[in-house]
Amino acid sequence: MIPPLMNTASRKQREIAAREELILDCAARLLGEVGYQGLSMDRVAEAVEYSKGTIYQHFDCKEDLLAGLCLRSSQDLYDLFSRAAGLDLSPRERLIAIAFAYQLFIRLHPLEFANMQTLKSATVREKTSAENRCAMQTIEAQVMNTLTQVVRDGVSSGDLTLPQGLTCEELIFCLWATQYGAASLGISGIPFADYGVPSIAGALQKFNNNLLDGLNWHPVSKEFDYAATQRYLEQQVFNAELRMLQDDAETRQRKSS
Amino acid sequence: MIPPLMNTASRKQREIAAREELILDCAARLLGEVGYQGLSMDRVAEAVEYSKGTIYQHFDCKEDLLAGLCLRSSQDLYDLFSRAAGLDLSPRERLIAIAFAYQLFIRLHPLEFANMQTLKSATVREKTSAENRCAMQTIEAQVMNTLTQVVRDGVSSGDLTLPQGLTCEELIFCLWATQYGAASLGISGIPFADYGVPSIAGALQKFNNNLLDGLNWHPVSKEFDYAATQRYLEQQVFNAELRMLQDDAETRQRKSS
DNA sequence: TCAGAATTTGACGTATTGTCATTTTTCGAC
DNA sequence: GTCGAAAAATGACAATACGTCAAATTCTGA
Repeated sequence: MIPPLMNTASRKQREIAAREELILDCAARLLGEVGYQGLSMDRVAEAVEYSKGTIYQHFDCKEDLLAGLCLRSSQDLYDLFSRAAGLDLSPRERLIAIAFAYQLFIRLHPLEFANMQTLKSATVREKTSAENRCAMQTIEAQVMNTLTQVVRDGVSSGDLTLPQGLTCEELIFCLWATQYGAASLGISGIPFADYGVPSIAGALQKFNNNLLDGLNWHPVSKEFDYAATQRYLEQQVFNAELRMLQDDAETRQRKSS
Repeated sequence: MIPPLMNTASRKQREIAAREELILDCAARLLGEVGYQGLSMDRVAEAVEYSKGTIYQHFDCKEDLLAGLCLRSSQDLYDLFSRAAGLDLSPRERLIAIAFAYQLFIRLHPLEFANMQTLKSATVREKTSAENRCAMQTIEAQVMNTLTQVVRDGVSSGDLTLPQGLTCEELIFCLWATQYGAASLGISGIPFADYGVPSIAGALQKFNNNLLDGLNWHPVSKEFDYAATQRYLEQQVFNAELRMLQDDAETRQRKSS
């Protein structure tokens, strides 16, 4: 039998973990309701119905709490990436699936994405706990690894021959940068729709296809119907997420009317 | 003769404009010294040797002051872009020059770039004055226009045939996103050097070249020595800026030792 | 039931933003 | 040069938020 000491200890641990989740849940909800400026530790304490001191036992400072949110979001993102990378498709299709998952995540969790951006700024980052930073790095390494593997698969299957001098990692970095940059610019307030870019996701899709064709990553789009891949992703793989997106949009519309 | 009333009025205006510059200068310096967190309006007031109330006559709130900094940086960036776009080179070379200028700017003014990112977050942006927002939009439109024009030149000169469905604006947006995203990821603290990307600028150069070759933008790199273009940019066009960068690095090294 | 440990609490010290009544300076007319 | 009004500068003050810590409360094992 498990000794009673250990039993209570583990119960305590579970309670603490549960409350940490509760705090993060409330913080996430508040972030949506009152925005980044309006989010205060007092408000969080009130929302979770614990005192501020208790919150501070879980998180060293406000930045650390935000970093906790960021960490959870990153984990969610990684899970989406993993699903995309693990699909039974050609490497090039899987890369497209990952890009799709990324843009989907950003549309599903715009606040978290904005939060992640703020959190990554140097001044905030250096105030977060070493624990959080470490966990974050682990996820980042996993993401980088998952992404790079898809390109490696493309190379080893013979679908892709990397141009002289360009490594897998560099290619992935630049692809990542494109997706990330596009999303960042998308929420930056610059009215790109007025400047001839009606749909960022659409522009990215076309760009990616042309880029991969340009690298001669087989099957190239003349030989394969990548629009069908998009449909497959939308209607089968990420159908649930897209539905949530629609529901959210409807709820918001109903609220505002 | 100019009537005395107008004389004093314009002098006042000049004084006010000069002090606004002074405030921005001090704020920029403080931002470098004490960081974003440590920057307070009291400190700025102390640095410019005026009272806080006077600062608030120039800027509605702290965010507005930061937006002022952001605006100045954007103007500097636009000036660099204009220089690059106005060079007597082929369209493809000019595009490379612009990308070079962008990465150069970010290395020259990392704090301003980080600041610009923070400022673009929705919560901060909506607190800035309408005046600042409008000025910002003007610059953004100018940048977009300058960039798009280079692609249009490529098309009209026959060097580039856009693939079916992809517009100039969408292509520029994606290129911009790549540069912006790469810079953002670069300052995000993710140790890409450990993940096989030793030099972000280097990765971008190779990526851009391959991308433009893939789009069959003439002259393609087999027909033209783009490394020579890079050298030309480094040694002739942006030599002064690169020197400043080196000087900065030396100063920093001397400080820390 | 109880003593001691662990946990929770919220009032408090410090810092920061933004305001506004008061003081100081400037300006033009006489 | 002097005066009164207008413009500008000042800094004390209210409001708010972060993070701390001594006191209060709860829990635990005997």
